[in-house]
Amino acid sequence: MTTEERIKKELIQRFGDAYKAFGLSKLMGHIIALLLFSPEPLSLDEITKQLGRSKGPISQIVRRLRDKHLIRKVWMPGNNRKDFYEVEPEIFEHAFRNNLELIKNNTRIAKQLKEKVKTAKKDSLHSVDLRMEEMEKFYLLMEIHYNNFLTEWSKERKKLYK
Amino acid sequence: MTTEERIKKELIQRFGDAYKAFGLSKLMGHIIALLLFSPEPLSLDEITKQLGRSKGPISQIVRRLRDKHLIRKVWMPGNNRKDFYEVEPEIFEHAFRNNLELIKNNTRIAKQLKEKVKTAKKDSLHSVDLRMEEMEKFYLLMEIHYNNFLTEWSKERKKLYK
DNA sequence: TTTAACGTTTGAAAAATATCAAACGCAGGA
DNA sequence: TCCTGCGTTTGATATTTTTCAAACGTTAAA
Repeated sequence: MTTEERIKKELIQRFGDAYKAFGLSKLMGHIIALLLFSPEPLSLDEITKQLGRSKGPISQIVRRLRDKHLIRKVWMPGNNRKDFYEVEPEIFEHAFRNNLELIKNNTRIAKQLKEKVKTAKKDSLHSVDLRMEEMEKFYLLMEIHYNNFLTEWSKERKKLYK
Repeated sequence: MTTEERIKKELIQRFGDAYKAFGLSKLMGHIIALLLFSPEPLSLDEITKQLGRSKGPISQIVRRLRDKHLIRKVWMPGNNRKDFYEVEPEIFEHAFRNNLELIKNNTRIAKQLKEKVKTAKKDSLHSVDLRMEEMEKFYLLMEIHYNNFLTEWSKERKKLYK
């Protein structure tokens, strides 16, 4: 096996595990890794071939990756039949934003439950009230820092690519 | 159904979904929600009863929650047979730290793959080299902001509870 | 010391998820 | 226009994960 192949294999393996650890499909990680590795966009059946899977799941996962803005379709001259894909230039930022949505949902849960608890005005709900209060503050502060990170990263990235 | 019961039910439901969205077991979210709701620590079979599950999975998930430092065992006077559990006082922070570990793993992947790519010294690996470079910078900066958040939160929390 | 209640472990069953092969519809090229 | 190759959809199959019930070991109470 060549050095390139070993590196590609390890990238695929580790992205698969990482995606799974984040609660996403392992195959998602494999496709992302493959596209990160490849200097050129890949067609769907190139992906199926390299990952040794059948077309069905690849087609479905590719759609989901596109919905998440992690990859995008590329028009390739001289090939109007096949779809080619590459990773989004800002793939890491988009992945992060997907995660931010989960955080915002946590804030929402705390906020809504807190309201319901306050409306109920029951002593027995006092402890859960305090906890929802803390939870809301926690995730609101987290959102602020997540946004700090995003603005700083966009500065950093501009420096990198010019 | 009383107001308390409705709120408890909704909390359980929404924590279940949230935990699943983060790639964790739904049952984990249910147990956390139940303990967040309850003003008093709960015994294992109180949990099994309230969630309508059998002892096996509850026992296993409770262990995993303890490993993750999200809940802890409480000694209850007058009851030396049963184990009682409550949420960790800093449960949200601990949950966040668990997530931080995943982020650190991403940094590690980028760093290690970058090294291997550099050692190989192949032109064909140039594009993946750039991408691993960017990935590493991205997650390193993220770690910094995550830590900023943690220090700010600990200040904020002190203000809250004194 | 014996008993009974508790938490854990385990093997089987059920449910959920991932995967495949084949059928299908659509559009580009003949 | 008619093929042919492509991506998608679909129903069946395989794999993984979750759940349960029962057996087990341990320990507090009698």
